[in-house]
Order: sequence, then structure tokens, then C-alpha cells
Amino acid sequence: MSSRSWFSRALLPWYRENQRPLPWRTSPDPYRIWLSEVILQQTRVDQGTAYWHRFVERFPSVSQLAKASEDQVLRLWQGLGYYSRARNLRTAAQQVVKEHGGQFPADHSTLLKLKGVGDYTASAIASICFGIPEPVVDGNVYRVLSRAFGIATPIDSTTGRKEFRGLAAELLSRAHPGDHNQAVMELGAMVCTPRNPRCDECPLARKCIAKAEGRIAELPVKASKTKTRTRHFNYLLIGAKSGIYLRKRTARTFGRGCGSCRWWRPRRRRRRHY
DNA sequence: GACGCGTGGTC
DNA sequence: TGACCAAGCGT
Repeated sequence: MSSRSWFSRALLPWYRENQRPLPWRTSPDPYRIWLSEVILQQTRVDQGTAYWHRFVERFPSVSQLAKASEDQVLRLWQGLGYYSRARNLRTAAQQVVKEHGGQFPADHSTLLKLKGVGDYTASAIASICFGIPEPVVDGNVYRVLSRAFGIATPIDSTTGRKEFRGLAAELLSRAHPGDHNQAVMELGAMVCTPRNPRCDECPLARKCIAKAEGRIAELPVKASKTKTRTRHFNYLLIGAKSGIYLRKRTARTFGRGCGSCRWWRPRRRRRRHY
């Protein structure tokens, strides 16, 4: 048994000393944590924080969010991107009210059933709010672990995802899973950054394989190609002295899957990048 | 398992 | 200066 407690032993004190004072860290309220996790999916803290404030102010509880109209939620979400998150947010709030009496479920598998809650978000809520030892594996975790342990398995492969989740579970502090999970992500966001990591500030530096072997820039490894698509759009511009004509597209005029989009010619090319 | 989804930052 | 990335998820 290779004791890997050194990881958490080094990380937790660093986190307690260096964590940012983010507003959702003031209480373990599942509603507020869930809100922050959904907002932060593929979104930077700097961009999402103002939206988090808007939502907790306008909808202080999950039941109030559940009562909101879709338009209301989308208006509050405007500018954040990935708008299906906003629709799923409202749906999940309704699920919590109708299926759980307004209380968030406290286990990973039940959390997973909420719309817009995947493995990452379920683990984050379970560990942060309920102290359940579920490891989170996000982009930060892939980067920190691949470098610290010198793992070159592609993070976007099935075996890679399994390997990193297994390692994250092995490393996870059973006593403080929420802080541990947040600590790894905080390190990835503030110190072990994609480029120009601040290794001199890293509590794991002395044990970091990538640092010792000069492989920091190579890790983590991604296998998938990034594809660039060139699309050609044709626009019909209607000018009128009386102004601009706009109307809301509804399901009748805009199916999810635009059957009448035959006026553009897609062209695609693929490139490998290393 | 691959793909689409949005905006903003970084080099 | 286009490519890559950011606390992923649903289909």
C-alpha cells in the first residue's frame, strides 16, 4: 500500500491559507453550492460570480427558482452562454421541489438524476455540502494530477477518465472531501495553470513528477483532434425607414433542428495539434 | 463516443 | 492571432 496521504496533507493547509474568499464558500447550503457549480461549468469564476449574486438575490431559495418562468431565468442568465444550463437549472429546481420536498438529495446517485447535474456536479455537491467522499474530476484535476504524477494517459479517453477518477478517489481526504476537492481545483486555477504555472508557489512542487522531469508543458495529454469548421451563411437584410423588424421565434417558427437550413454550405477540415 | 453548446481570457 | 482553454452536460 503506497500511502498517498502526502497529497492531501500538503494540499489542505495550502488551501486553508490561500483560497479565494468566494461568496458561495461562506455556507454549505446545497442550493447555493449547486447554483455556483452549474454557473461555473466551463465558465471562469471572474465571469460567473456576478451572475451567482443575481440569482441568489432574485431567487433566494430553490422553491422560488422553481416557480420562475423560463423567460425569467433566461433573462437573468443572459450573457453567460450555454443557455441549456439555464433551462436545466429551472427544471432541476422543480425536481427538487416536487420529488424531494424542496431539500436537495444528499447522495451522489440521486443528485445525478437532476437535470444538468452530471458526475462532476453531483460529486461537488455531495462532498462540499454533505461531506461524502466523492472525488471531483474537472479540467483542473486532470491537469494537477497528470503533472504531479507524470501521467500521460489522454484525459479525453475512456481509460484516461477512469484512471484519473480512480487516482482522485485514492487521494481524496476522507475527513475533508469537500475542502480537498476544492483545494485541487483551486490549485489548478491559481497555481498549476495550463501555461506558465507558478511552481515556486506550489505545495506539491517537491513531489511533482512533471516538474522533476521537465514535462510540465506536455501535460495533460489530449488525444482528440480539434476541428475547425468553416461555415458560410447567407443573410437576408431587410431595411426599412420605419425601423428594424424583430419577432420572437417560437417552436412553430424554429424547431430544435432547423429543417429549412439549406442555405449554407458547410466545409470542414481537421487538424491534429500537439 | 463524438458532438454541440457561448462567452471571454490568454499567449 | 488563431488556437486553446475555462469548477461539464445532454444527446
